Amino acid sequence: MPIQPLHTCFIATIRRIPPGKVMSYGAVAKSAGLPRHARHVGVALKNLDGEADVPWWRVVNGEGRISARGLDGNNDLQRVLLEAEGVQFDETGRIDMRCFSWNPS
DNA sequence: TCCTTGACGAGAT
DNA sequence: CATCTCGCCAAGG
Repeated sequence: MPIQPLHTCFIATIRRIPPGKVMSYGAVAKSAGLPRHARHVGVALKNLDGEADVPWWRVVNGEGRISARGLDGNNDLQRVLLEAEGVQFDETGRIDMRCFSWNPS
């Protein structure tokens, strides 16, 4: 049984994000006890090796925008999924983090 | 072991 | 608001 790459520990935190809320990559990392690992949260989602029930679409960057993946156009899907949960985007495609960001308590 | 790559973030200009 | 610079750090080549 190979040891899990360290970044897989972020998945558990992402699973706790409630519907209608979002978290920034940095916030997820900090909440997982690994501050300054924002970039690795992205790596975790990129791989998502068969992990199920992971609400990856509830993770956006610190500006409240959807981060581009270089290829794949799933970024549109992400917006659709969020809007379906009630998350609102302004005319510039940004989320109002003051209202929709979630902080574990 | 060194070098490059990133679904990032904060600050300065 | 648009760019740019720098800091950060695990993974993979």
